[in-house]
Amino acid sequence: MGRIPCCEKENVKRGQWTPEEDNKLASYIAQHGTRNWRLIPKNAVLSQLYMYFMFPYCISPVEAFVSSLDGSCRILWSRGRFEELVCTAYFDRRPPPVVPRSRCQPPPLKPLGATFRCGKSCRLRWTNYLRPDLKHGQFSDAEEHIIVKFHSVLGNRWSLIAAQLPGRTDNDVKNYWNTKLKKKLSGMGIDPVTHKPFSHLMAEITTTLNPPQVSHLAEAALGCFKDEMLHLLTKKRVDLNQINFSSPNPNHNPNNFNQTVDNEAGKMKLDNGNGIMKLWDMGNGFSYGSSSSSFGNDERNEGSASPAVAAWRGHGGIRTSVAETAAAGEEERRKLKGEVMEQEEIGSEGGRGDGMMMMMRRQHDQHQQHAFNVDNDLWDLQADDLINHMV
DNA sequence: AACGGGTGCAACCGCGAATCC
DNA sequence: GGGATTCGCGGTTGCACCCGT
Repeated sequence: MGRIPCCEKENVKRGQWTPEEDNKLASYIAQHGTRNWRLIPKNAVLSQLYMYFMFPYCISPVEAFVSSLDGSCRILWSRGRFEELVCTAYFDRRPPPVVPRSRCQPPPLKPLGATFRCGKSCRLRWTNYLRPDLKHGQFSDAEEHIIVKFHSVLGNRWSLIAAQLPGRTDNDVKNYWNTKLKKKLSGMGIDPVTHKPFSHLMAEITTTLNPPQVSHLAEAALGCFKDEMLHLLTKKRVDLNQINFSSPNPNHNPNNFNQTVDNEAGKMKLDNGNGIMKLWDMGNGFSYGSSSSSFGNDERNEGSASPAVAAWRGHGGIRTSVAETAAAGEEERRKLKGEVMEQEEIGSEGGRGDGMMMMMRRQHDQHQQHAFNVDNDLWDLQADDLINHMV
């Protein structure tokens, strides 16, 4: 049995939200909180049907407006036509009793089709746009780096990543990743899926497979990045062969490499309370360093923007096929998930309760509690009732 | 000026998990 | 306990805007 929709499809208003709708939704939530999204569109008076309920004798919105001598109504005009009558007089109390159908006049204007926003739409609008604690505008470099770092560990778990960025929503992060960061990494020669350099993957593939197999593997492992892979395979094969594998540059030893990265100017450091996570070159794009942090180990972070480093590591013995790499990544994520859960269980008892995840989660919970503590007295009008006694 | 392709972002959809009754 | 309902998440779509031709 399929799940019933949250609202009737044909009566739901879609598309861009108007400033007026935003105002109504925001003011309603400020007053009543977000306890029940399904009730919000009705109670936020997002439908002109309420006019017929509150002013059943009026045959036009203008008449209803005139009748509301207390100023409880106002009429909204848009593009020269009546859009909606907003009534506020009965907002916080029960509506007036329903008058007998025989005494009601038919509506003077045809309803403008869909007039309700569905509760889900309200929730999305609120969480992704209207929430007062949201940060709008460009992502900073620091935010960008956090996204990349956490994506390398968490994958497409946008809500978890967004939790590291106060004021950003999962939708923001997802959009930013899909439109900017993915291309940026790809342009830098880094596979956005595995967070490894294409050159590294190329080295693995060329070492382990015959040429006829390369195309298939690239397609399976890299999906839309197949073209880039094939491009690299044809362009870089000679370069790889020219590398002197027998005496790798000491600076490219994984440990030395970390040291080098760490000492360079302009590097960003993040302290997660469990050691330093040193990451990206602020000036020339990303570089990846291995780390002893809870989110990093040598396997995951062995990627480097330098083909030489990748090739040298490849020479040390290709331990992983692409499939194994993916499996390792999944294992990594499982470990991290377990770690996060562990931190949550530790709670206030100490341990690593100062982790970023922990703090963010706690703040989130506090916010939620506050939002749901508002004492509401909602009146839930049924649209069907309104229509029935009107027609 | 008109057109078309690319881009960015808001909004929607469908599913699974959580909660309610 | 189980069905009904709500919520949250990730993937996808639609559309406005920009820019080059």
